[in-house]
Order: sequence, then structure tokens, then C-alpha cells
Amino acid sequence: MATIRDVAKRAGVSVTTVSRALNGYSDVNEKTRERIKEIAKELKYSPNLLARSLVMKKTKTIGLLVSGLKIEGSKDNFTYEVLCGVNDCAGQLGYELVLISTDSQKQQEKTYNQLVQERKVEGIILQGIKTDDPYLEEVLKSDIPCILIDIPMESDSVGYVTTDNKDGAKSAVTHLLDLGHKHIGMINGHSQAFVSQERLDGYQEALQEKGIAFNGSYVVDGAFLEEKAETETAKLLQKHPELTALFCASDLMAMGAIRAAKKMGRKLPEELSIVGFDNIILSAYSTPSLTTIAQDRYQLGFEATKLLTDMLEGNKGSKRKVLNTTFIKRESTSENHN
Amino acid sequence: MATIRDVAKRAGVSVTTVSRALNGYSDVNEKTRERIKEIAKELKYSPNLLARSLVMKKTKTIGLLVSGLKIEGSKDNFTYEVLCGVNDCAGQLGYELVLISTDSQKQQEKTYNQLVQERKVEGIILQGIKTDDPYLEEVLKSDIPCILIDIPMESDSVGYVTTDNKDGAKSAVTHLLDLGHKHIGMINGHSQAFVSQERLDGYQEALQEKGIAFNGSYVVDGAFLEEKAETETAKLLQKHPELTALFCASDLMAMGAIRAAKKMGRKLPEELSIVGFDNIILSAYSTPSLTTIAQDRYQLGFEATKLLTDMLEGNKGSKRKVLNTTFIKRESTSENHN
DNA sequence: TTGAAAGCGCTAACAT
DNA sequence: ATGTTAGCGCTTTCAA
Repeated sequence: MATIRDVAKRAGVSVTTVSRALNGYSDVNEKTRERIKEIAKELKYSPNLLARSLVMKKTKTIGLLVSGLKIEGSKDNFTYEVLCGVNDCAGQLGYELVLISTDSQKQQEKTYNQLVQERKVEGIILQGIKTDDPYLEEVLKSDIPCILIDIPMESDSVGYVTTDNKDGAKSAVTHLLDLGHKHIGMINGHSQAFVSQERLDGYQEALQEKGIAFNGSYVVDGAFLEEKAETETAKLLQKHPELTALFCASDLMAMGAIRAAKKMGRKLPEELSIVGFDNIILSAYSTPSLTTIAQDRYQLGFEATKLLTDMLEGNKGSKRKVLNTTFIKRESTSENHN
Repeated sequence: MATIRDVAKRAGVSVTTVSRALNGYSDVNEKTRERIKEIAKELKYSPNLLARSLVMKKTKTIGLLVSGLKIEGSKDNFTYEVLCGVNDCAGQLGYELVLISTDSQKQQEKTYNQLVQERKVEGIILQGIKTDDPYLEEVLKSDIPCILIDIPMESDSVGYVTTDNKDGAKSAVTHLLDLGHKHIGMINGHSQAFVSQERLDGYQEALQEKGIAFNGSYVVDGAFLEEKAETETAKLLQKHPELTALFCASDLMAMGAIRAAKKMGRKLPEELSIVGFDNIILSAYSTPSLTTIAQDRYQLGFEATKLLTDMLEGNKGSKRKVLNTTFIKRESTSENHN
């Protein structure tokens, strides 16, 4: 592996000159530069980024810290799509990407700061951590630049990107109300997710605007899991046969809800309308296909990266970004005839 | 950020001793070690991996080079699941993971060797590259340890992991034959994929064993794309109305085939049986749900990482691994009554 | 059991 | 326009 010294020797100049020539500094003779470039190519020289980073104290590397990079993620693809966005943006801006995944076991061993400092990432994007995650506190204290995905918290070195969950939920429920539904249940995620709170807010606000009283027993938690949502939906529909529509805080849970409703012999959408949230691939393929609120996960990752690199490069500006949702009408909702 | 020198000063010893103490060398007084560890914790010292790697010439980092880390990948999740496997295995073995994604444009700028050398990965796993990719040649020449996914090529520094595609395809087609189908079409991928050739081989072998002549015009390429598969299937069924079954080289293409068949008014599975390949999430949710050949993409990534790290650590042994498939019967296939 | 010194490959003052 | 020197934070001989 050729080093800068090999190039220097061959060219009969000092390593400094080689460094300057190859890094495009102006104070070097054009002819020398050309010769050096030539030789570098001959020797297949490529700079040792480790050495460079060590002296420059810059790695041009960002980390994507994922809690739970698991095969189950295949179902909603959230992490994958965020990753694509991060990767594309990082690539465009010349940053390397290292993937860091944690689980509660690993968190015992290393603190957030250790994890991040060791790997010499300049900044980090956090995806998939819950609001009661011990790392979160550390993140806010730490001065390592960080962008949180779907956790609206800020500090000097921390920003976030999220979706307008409240508005999305509101439009979902408004859609159901407009179809004449009066008794609308909600299958929410869990209390350790900000997005769940926000979607609940949207649900309530929609009801309020139409003058319908909020009924707490119409809302249950499905933990963002398909199976859990299925059992919870079954219980909910049993207890409240008056429900003619459901708003599910994720498409995956909506899949569970659909299954529960089918098992109970409810015709979809005639006897029960269901709206999801996310617009995952499955939602277009299920039977009935799912009316849902689309959120752009790729963009979430992309914008997170943009915000992060802005911070890294000292561009002052907003450290938060909220993306809009899109309402998608499919087959799982219809007018209420009760 | 505390360095090893800070710890040394505070402990009143040399940096050498600190290094030895923290790295578990035996030739250091246990009391000194304890004191040093104490101080390291106090100072929140964590070693600069860059500096360490620079001197040790080891980075304990592997790269996952993905060609086409794109949002479209959401549909089959191949890359995501491989990534999960790679990540888990790398994590268990103490390797860092950097994600490198290329496209034909980037390949113009940098050669494979540059790309890999610069990032100082010790070895690399290649996922999603086609057999006519210019990088492939470089990989085989290069002496950077590498594991190819789904490309059965070997050299001193290159191994591979793949699925037994031929056997999988054979069992798919045999299933159809056992159901009494005589005229079985195949929607294959494209010629730049090894797996396509292998699946075609399996298709042919199954036919041969049952004494059915191979008919080349029954096989078309769907480029592994849903839409392309849909149009190709439509054309194929039009031209060959005698076909009562299709073997699709991917579930995604099977989705396209299903749609084409439905549009032509064919009842599934009564009038057309379809078998896919992959067992993607969608295959369980489509209507009809898809009979398919499951391949374990997570394991593909996991085994690739194991093979790679074995090479890196000098463990001689096989540099290839072929995983088995599993046949999954669902609703899209039934007996032929023609 | 410990320390001094050298050096990994690079960049950046500071000369010249 | 180019070279000299120092040093990033660490590990590793070699000596004591």
C-alpha cells in the first residue's frame, strides 16, 4: 500500500508538497502538481483516511444509531427507508456512514458517549429509540451533534426531524367523520413513543371539531405490533359493538385489526372502516387495501442528515424539521350506514 | 476528550503502562491496573480507535458494499435482511460495520480498490452486484478479503455465500408437476444474475425428471421487477393459453404475474397456479397468498460475515456456504383439472 | 513491573 | 513554491 512518502520519494519532493498538491492547495507549482498526480496514480496511492482524521480531528463520518435493527423491521421497513435517505444524503455530501445498533444488553456495557466517541463519528442520527431509553438523557447532555428521529427534543447540539403526526391523525379521523362515523375507536402504539401521544392528540382534536365527545375507553394500545393489535381490536370491538370505524396508529396494527375484524365476521369496509398510518408496502396489497396516512420515511432520513451536516459545518439555522403527511384513500373505508 | 496521556499523568505512570493496563496485559501490577482503570473511568477515557488502528494496522471494521441501496428495495427487503444478519454477526464478533453504497455513477469516480482501501475496512461483503459489474473483476484480482452474496466465485481472498437456487426452483416446479400441471411457464429474472441461471436449471431438471420436454418459449425474463413481470406474464399467457401454472423467480414478480392473470380474468389458483421464490413479507398478505420457496436472507448476511471474519482471522476453512431453501405451501397453487 | 523512544501516515505552522 | 519540524493518540520494541 503506497503511502504519501512513497509518492514523495518518487517525485523527489517532500511529503508536504505531495499533501498540498493532492489536496488542491494553490501554493504549489502546476507542473509539480501534475507530476505528483501522475505518480500517485502510478503507485495507486490513496490517502490513509485514518491518519488524516487523526491529525485533522475530522472524520467526515456520521453514525446512524438504531435501536433494534431487527428482522421484524422488515414488515414496516421504517428503518430501511430512513437508512436509504441517510445514506443518499450522506453520500451526496461526502460523509461516510457507520451503522451502530444497540439493544438494552449492549447499553449495559457502554454509555452513549463511549459508543459514539470511540467510533469517531462527528455526529449521529438516532432512530428507533423510545422516550424512556436511558440513552436519551445522555444524548441531551452530551455535546455530540445529534439529530433525533421522531422525538421532538432540542438542545444546543441536538435537533430532530419528525412527521406532523397530529395533523396526519387528525385528517385520518376527519375522513372517518366525514363518512358519517360517530363511534370511532383508536388502536394506538404505546406511551413510550412521542408519535403515539401526537396521534392521539390529532384524534381528539378531530372529534372535538365535529363536536363529538372523547371516550377514553375507545382507545387501546397495540404496542405497534400486529398481533397485539389484533387481540386488542378483538377485545375492543367485543366491548364496544357500536364502533363503526377504527383509526390505527400504524398500518401494521391496521393489518392486525383487519384480521381481528374478519375473524369476528365483520364485513370490511361495509361494517367497519379502518384507517392506518404510515403507508407501508403491505397497505396497498392487503384485502381490503388500506386507507392510510402516508409518511415519508426516506425523507425523514434525508432531512435528518441534512440538519446534522448543517450543524457539523457550523451553518446556523433551524435544528428541526417537521414533514407533512399525505392522505391516501383506498378500500378499507366507506360511508357509515348505521 | 481525555486521552491516554491524561490518564497517565493523573495516575503518575507512563502512557505505556496505561496502555498495557487497559488492554489486559499480564505484565502489570494488579494494583496499578486497578488504579488506572479507576482513573480512566473518572476521566471518561475511551481510546481513540483511529490512533489505535493507525499503529496496529487493524481496524476491526468490515464494509458492506451495496449496489443500489434504494427505496425500491423496500418491496423485497432483501438488502435490509442481509444487513440485519451482517450487523448481528459483526456485532457479536466485535467488528464495526460501515455501509458503502455505489451506483454506476460513483463507480466512474473511484475504483473498487480505492473505495475499499481508503475506508480501511479489513474485509468486505458485496451485495446486489450483477455479474457484469466492472467491480466484480476488480474484486477477484484484489487481495482484499471479500465475500460475495449470490455470486458463486472464488479466489484466494474471495468467497461466497448463496442459496441453493437450483434445488429450490426444482422443488417449486416439482410441486406444480405433482399437482398435475403439464404446461408450466417460468418468469425468470435476468441474465446478469447467477441466481436466474440456477433457477432455470432447477426448472429444467424438474421437468426432465418427470419426462416433460423443455419448451424455451415458456420462459421469459421479468427483470425481477413487478411491472415488467406483469406485462411479460400477460404476453406469455396470451401466446400460450395452454399454460396452467407459472414458476416465478421472485415473489415480487409473482405479484406482477398475479395481477396480470387477474386482469385477464383467470381465476387463481383454479385456472392458474403460481409459485414464487423468496418468501417476502408480501407473499403472505397477497390474495391469493403465495406458495413460494423461502430463502433465508438474514442467514445469508450472517454467514457471509462469519466467513469473512474467519478469513480475516486466518482460520483456514471453506470460503463458501450454500444455504437450503424451504418450500411453503399457500393458496396460489392447486391441482390441475384440465 | 515500568518507562523512554520510535513510529503508524498524515496535515499544518513556520520557515526559507 | 517548497521543505523542516512537530504532533495527532496510540502501541510496541527495547532497556532498565
